[in-house]
Amino acid sequence: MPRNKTYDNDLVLEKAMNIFWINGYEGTSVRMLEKEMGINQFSIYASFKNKKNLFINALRKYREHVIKNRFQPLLQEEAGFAQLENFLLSAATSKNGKDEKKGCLVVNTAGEIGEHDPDIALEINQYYDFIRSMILKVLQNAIKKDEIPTNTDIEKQASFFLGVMQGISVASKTMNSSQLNDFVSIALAQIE
Amino acid sequence: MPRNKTYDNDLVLEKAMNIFWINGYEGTSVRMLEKEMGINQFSIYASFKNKKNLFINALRKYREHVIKNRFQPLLQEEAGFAQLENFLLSAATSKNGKDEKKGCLVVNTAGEIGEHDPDIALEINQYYDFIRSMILKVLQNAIKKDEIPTNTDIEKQASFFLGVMQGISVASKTMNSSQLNDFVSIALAQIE
DNA sequence: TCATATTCTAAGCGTACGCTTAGAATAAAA
DNA sequence: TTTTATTCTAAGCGTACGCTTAGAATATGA
Repeated sequence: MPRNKTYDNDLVLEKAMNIFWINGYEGTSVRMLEKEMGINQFSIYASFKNKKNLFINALRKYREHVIKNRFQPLLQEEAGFAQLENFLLSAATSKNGKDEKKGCLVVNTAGEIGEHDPDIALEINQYYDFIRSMILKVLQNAIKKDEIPTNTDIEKQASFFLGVMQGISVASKTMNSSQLNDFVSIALAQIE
Repeated sequence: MPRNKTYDNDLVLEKAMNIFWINGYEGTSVRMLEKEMGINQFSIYASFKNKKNLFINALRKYREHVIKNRFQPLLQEEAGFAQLENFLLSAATSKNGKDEKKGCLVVNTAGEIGEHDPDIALEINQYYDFIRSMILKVLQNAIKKDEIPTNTDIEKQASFFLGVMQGISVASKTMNSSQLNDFVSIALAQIE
């Protein structure tokens, strides 16, 4: 009986993610969203309830995005220190790429909204739980592969590398490529 | 001839800084500002021109604030690695203190506004230029004091520790004290 | 004491915000 | 073909935004 939508939910969500990424939550108006998503306000509210819920969905979409475009090699079953090294170094040098100038959507959101909204704070925490467990797995593999010492405290190292990644997200806005590279190189060298 | 102000510019600016620190730029309305600063909108605009200019002044006030409350030991003429160590470790453990839950105003601003406003972006860059030169001086002293190897590349190390500090500012919102401590401990251990 | 430059109060300007709604359009089921 | 559930368009709701202004209040210099 029903009439069909003329747009794809997942596709317009990705557009929403991008404009939130560029402008932040408060900095993105519903008028900007309807222009960027290519649908009008009625459809936005019909499909995503309200602006905040759309933003939370955009945060989840962002996780899919970075998994696909950044973390994939690190999520391979046998990913080890070589993959971590490659990931960090390329994150540092690709700062001139289109993605990195915007920083990280999650870090930006943590800065802008932080703990003020519990639903969004939860989303942020879940994101970092995911990253942390990804790093842990990689470090476990690295020990198996003899890339790092057997007695490495991988829990502590996971905190360290997570902190470094968060640092990169800020530094990508304030440092040049060579400084970023120095930062990452030293972070990587400490473990060997 | 003129009538005098009933408030102190510097004092109300500090109040403004605090509410911007808590709520961010967009998240702080002029109505909130007049309530917190204890003066009405006319006085705000008379003394600070407009909201953005007030915010820029608040950013500068923030620098004074952290110099006084955080960086002072690091700015002593003979400050070395011991001071850096102490600073980072206390930044990691005092996360339950009143200041650290809010993160760093400059990092929050970089996330929220970033490069969108050139005037604010300039202020952010000047802040980090200042921090970087402070770290550089400390590392120079550390070599003199034989706290770190003579052949240490202090420029690279400055980028590293600046990155770590930016990481802490984000991590202070997403990690617990023990994880933060692990992060900082490893960052410090790499240089020795 | 009085004139004057400045500050204060409080009201309100125009605009943009997030969100809703009435009614026309449309695609599937009967 | 008709019915019906849903989507679409476009207009506009109430509210909060950043900012301004007219006029009363007030502290100084003459």
